[in-house]
Amino acid sequence: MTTTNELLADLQARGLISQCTAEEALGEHLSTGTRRLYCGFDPTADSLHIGSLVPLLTLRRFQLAGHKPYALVGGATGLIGDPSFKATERQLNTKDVVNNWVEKIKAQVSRFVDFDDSETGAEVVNNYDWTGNMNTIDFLRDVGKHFSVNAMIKKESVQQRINREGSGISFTEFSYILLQSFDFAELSQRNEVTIQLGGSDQWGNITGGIDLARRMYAKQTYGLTMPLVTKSDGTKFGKTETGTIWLDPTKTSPYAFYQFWINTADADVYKFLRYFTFLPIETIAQIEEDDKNAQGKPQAQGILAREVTQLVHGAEGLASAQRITDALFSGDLSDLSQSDLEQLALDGLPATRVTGDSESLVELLKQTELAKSNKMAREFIGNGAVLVNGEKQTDNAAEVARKDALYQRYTLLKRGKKLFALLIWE
RNA sequence: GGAGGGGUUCCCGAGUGGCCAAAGGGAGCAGACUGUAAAUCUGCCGCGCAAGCUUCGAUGGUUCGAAUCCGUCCCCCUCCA
Repeated sequence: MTTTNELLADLQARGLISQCTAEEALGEHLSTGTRRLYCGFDPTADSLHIGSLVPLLTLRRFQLAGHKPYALVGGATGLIGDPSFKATERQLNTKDVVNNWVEKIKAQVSRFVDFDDSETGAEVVNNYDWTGNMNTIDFLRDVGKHFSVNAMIKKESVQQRINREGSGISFTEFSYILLQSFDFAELSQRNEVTIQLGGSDQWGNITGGIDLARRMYAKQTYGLTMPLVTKSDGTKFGKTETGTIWLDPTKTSPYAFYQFWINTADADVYKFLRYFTFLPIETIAQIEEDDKNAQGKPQAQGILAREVTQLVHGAEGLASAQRITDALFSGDLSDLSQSDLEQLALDGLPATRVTGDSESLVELLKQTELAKSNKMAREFIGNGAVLVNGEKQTDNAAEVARKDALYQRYTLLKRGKKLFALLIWE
């Protein structure tokens, strides 16, 4: 792929382009004016997770390059459910639930783009606004007529649902592409949006919209997809033992978020720097070069964690994540003041309240979910995997007492290399 | 509708009356090594301190004793029509 457009060239260098329509024409289009583009986010939970980070940041890249981003929150499409590459039909959520999620996701999305009054100021739109009250007959006549079921059935994104026995596809989900296509057509007509971004699984939905915009309104539009983020070891990106990494700080603390990035494999970290940070591509290449030449611990994970945590949780979130990380991984617990400890709990270190004067270590490991059964707890203790206030504890019958707590109030439990829990004596 | 093959612990996959809480592999977890890596080696890997208890699609039987045998039911796959 060759392009003279600077933005496209950068995206390409970062590996952020999976597919795109009429690349030369798109480059020309972007080089000759402030363009409007959109990317949709369906409310499938009360928060986005890091899977949405690539599109979100790409919107911002376009904005920084002088274009106007529209973040679309799928108040309507979220009620239907995108079947693209999904193995099974999803459970429908109630309108109340989805509405509630729409509001939360609107707020989240808003943090990634700037909303000034300039030409490139971002906007958030909700597709429920133009589809919610549309009547069925109009929809079928005006939109449906432009779609060929023969073509829809052939789409790779629904193939496994069409073919596979035991998991069909409902008419509802099958119709999803019409709604998303209609979004693009409407945005092209109402707001002069000309480009749609999405993950590579959205290609079918995006090209559907391009066709519809042309047929309904004779609008020329473009589409661009980003690759799905994959990891070198083949496991799914964005999940840990503890679960999904959310963008909402009350669901995944900035500390846990920061730790997620710190733990990125060497084999993935430079790619992730290109995907998830705004560091210039040359800077990233330099980091990689430096790491290669220096032996020992690479700097890339730290840079990645700082950059992304800053982007998602701001300076304060980053500071709290680093505060906990420093306290837990580098130093000596005696460096921690009482207010530091208090802060750790507020900052998102898993904390458990305990009453009484003492409790067995086995029981506490279970309560803090550091061990999932007594048996496991004993095994961890026996293996020397458990530290109480920094001291290795190998006695299965050990008790943890309030009087030994830091400041008579806090006990820090560590299991394995990187799992911690704070006990707060009440 | 007819013929056959299956459903085993997170996954794959052995096991066809007691030696089976169930081989082997993978995943996961812990220890050593290290960089809060990778690779490697070691250990753990249903619950219980233990006696023991609960697992092999569901259910009801046979038996001193079943994941293994029999009945019924549910689900999946292949071939034929």
